[in-house]
Amino acid sequence: MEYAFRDIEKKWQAFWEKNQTYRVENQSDKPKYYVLDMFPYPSGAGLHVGHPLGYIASDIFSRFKRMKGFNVLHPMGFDSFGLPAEQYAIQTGQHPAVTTEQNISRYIEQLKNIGFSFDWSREVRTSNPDYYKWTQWIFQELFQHYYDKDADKALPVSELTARFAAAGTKSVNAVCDEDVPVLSADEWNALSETEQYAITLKYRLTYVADAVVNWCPALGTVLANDEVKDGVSERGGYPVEQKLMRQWMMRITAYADRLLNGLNTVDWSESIKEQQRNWIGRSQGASVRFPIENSERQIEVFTTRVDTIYGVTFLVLAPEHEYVDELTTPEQKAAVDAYVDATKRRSELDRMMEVKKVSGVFTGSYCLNPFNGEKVPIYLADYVLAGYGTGAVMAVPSGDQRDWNFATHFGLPIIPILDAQKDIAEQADATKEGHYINSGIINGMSYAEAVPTLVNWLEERGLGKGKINYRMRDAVFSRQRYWGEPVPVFFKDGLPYLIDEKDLPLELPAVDKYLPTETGEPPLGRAADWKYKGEYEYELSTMPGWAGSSWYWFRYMDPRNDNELASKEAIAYWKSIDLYVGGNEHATGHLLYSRFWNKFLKDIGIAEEEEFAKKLVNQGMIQGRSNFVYRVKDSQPATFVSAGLKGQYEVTPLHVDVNIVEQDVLDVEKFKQSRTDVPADAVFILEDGKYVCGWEVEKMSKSKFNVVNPDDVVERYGADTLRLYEMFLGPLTDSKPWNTNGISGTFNFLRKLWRLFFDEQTGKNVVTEDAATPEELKALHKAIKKVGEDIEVLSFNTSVPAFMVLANDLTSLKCHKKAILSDFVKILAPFAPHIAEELWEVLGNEAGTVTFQEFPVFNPAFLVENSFEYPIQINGKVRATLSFPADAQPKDIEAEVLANETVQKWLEGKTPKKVVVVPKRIVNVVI
RNA sequence: GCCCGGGUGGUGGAAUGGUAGACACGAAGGACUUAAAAUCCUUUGGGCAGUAAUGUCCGUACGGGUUCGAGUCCCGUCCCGGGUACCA
Repeated sequence: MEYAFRDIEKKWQAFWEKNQTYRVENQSDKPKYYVLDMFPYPSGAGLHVGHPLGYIASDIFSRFKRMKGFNVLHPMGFDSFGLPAEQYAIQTGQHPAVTTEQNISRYIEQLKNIGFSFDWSREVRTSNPDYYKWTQWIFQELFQHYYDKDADKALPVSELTARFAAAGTKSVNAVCDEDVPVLSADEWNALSETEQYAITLKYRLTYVADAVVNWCPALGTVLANDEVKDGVSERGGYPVEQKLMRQWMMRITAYADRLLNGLNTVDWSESIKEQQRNWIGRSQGASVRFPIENSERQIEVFTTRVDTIYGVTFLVLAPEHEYVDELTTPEQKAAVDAYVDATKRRSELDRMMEVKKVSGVFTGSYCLNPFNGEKVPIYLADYVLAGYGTGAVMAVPSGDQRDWNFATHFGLPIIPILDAQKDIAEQADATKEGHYINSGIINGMSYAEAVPTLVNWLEERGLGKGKINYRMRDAVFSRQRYWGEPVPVFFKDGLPYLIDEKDLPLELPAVDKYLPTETGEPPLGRAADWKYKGEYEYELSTMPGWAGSSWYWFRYMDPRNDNELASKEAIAYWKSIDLYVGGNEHATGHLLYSRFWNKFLKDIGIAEEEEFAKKLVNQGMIQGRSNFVYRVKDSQPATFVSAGLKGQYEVTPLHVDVNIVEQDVLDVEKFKQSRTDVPADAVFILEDGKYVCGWEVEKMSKSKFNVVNPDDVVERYGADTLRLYEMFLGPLTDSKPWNTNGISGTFNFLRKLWRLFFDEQTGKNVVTEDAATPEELKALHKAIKKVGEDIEVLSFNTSVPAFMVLANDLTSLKCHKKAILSDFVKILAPFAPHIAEELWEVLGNEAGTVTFQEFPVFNPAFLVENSFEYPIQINGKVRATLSFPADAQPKDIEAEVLANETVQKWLEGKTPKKVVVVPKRIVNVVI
């Protein structure tokens, strides 16, 4: 009987579905474990072989944890709002819900084909109204909270207004807009309800603002910073321009410090944590106000090096700075106007390309150094960004290379400020070492002494203060799109109000077209008679892609709850994700927003833990491995030459579908049939009777003809082989090309395993009840140890060889003993669940129960060796091996080694300088 | 530029500071077969010497260093991949 993988896999997939094998309850005597994959966007192209990599890894881990006695939550769902469905809808007029539904069905079919142990009863889809009801609900909660800095958490707006009424706006230390009015309690209480409401809008965690956004005219939408790459949209590559628009914003900056500090508590890769730290971009420094000469006004700058203040020889403002007009003297007006104009016209791309070039213009005005009253010229330069800090910097050319370049270019003075600075004439020196010189009140001090001295001086005079700046901005939350969650807000007299909670979900209305309206409103503006309570305008933008994915792990805990996003009991039980697996392209998007929402949900008593995912693993990308044929240039009839001979011709390489190539050998007939551009009389120049293709590693994509569909692999080799092979390819976190060439190795292993149970000729079951020998137990327990340890650290690529070695060993030992094979099946079950269930049944066990067997326990007693083969090194090079009892004493070993013939030969009669004996490792004789 | 990864046979890769190349693919040779498939056996980093067993030298991007011993640790250089950028 052959290993009939197709029948076996179908049988067990049906069994699991019928018996609800992987259904999991929210209560159990067992400890819980939550393993989550980043859920996919169901694209029209279906899964390719790269997608399941992480799912296979997390599935193995889930199955392993089940066998280790955990109650494992391992769900799957779909991030089903998104642009491609909408673009398709624009082209075809088909409702995105319809295509999304079709795509999801296809995904589920493909996923079920691979034998994952998902609890499908918990599936969620972000585009379902019963799901996005809760996305909208969270939005409303954000709207009803503000961030209190003293409590260091979100508090209800009702608390804010109560405190305003009792003690005025100054009594609350909150994160808010820059332009909030300062009111006493009496002044506050004298305001109308609407006026008070308008003020609270400046405090809420989600708010409306006119924001400069990345407007993409081609897509008709606003893009997040991380959706824009090099000035064009990441999706589609369309031009993006800066535009001021009314947008919903998320006050994520309120959580900046918690987002930063939380990184120290999670087991995530250092690279992701570092990316998030950079994204948040916290810098500690001071703000300093420079009075403008002959003016009442001051220019505020932010600096991380307030200690260098006596080295300031000029100030630089962003060309967009609000004081530019005022500061420009008549003589400089023409030059300034020209510069500002040129800056406006330069695209971001130009600005990036000219990073090295110094440009700028003098305004004609001066300000005064607050410490010594020195006159400081004010320049404009486009290297200063309006959006960061205050849009103005104090320039210290002796300590900052960019300032040094600028000073040198414009002939401005460069003042040394530290005695440890060197070579100021050649370049800047940013050192903090040494003692200050030319520095007024801090002369002679060290860096550590100078900073507090200066900050105190500034604060006493109200000229500045210690300040922390963040690179991170509040997140734009509006999208001018159709296929997303409607924002549950209506407008009355120009002010936004929440719709009643009982009216949630606010469902997407029908529209005639999925395009902006003629007047430039988002597509929702097309909905007929779409008004709240029949009279109020709804918000017409929808939520961004990340809204639905920023809390979905909670919904899996209690996916059908109509009253809450998840019950308190469910959240108390599952708490947070123990292992989260996904691609690292989400490093600063999804993973940062999710942390933000989780922290907010913790503040309002829903989440149990500060961080939503304890451990995060980023699987590597599976790249494509493209194959090429080589067409001889200008050949008639068309001539293709095998890769090994292409050097003899002038050739054009052409991509060829990898699915008609095996071991880099082209199936010429299929090639002729599949390509209309290959004439029937095409000539193929072969080597050794074969047409060998060239290859290259590229992105996996249709256009490169290198996409491999997991369904095809499953059809040919089975899901278990696919699972093993994807793990066998290399470390989970590495990117690697998919190369089907090696897959027969894992397939052969499963067949070899099968032959331990069955005689393939006769089909007879050959399993015996004999007692295991020490040798067999040793082989088995080596594998148990290796596999158990490897899974814990997600080193799946090294467990597969352990299985192969065990199968090879047992084959050589002619071992068909149930006592050994039972445990083999169990340790293999997480990797290859179908064949494991089948063989488990063959061994006489109850059908479908291998899933819940205890993972075999490694017994070190079986691995004890009574002797050890010592490599004997002479000066670090192995010259012999000698066997010694395991408990041999080093001095005995040394004596015998020195007496050895080979060692004697190398000693040439000399006495060794040293003999190193490492028990059960090695012996090194140093001559 | 800066911050992370990484560079090991023809290929994917393995290796708590202790015999580099496990395991697998591919390749070559052989057995079985009328033949093929499947299976099994042998060889497979490179050079030199030897009929052979074997011996010997070189070898983990490159150059140094630490160590009895370095793919592994340290310093410097080069290359590849990812992230990020006039961030004050």
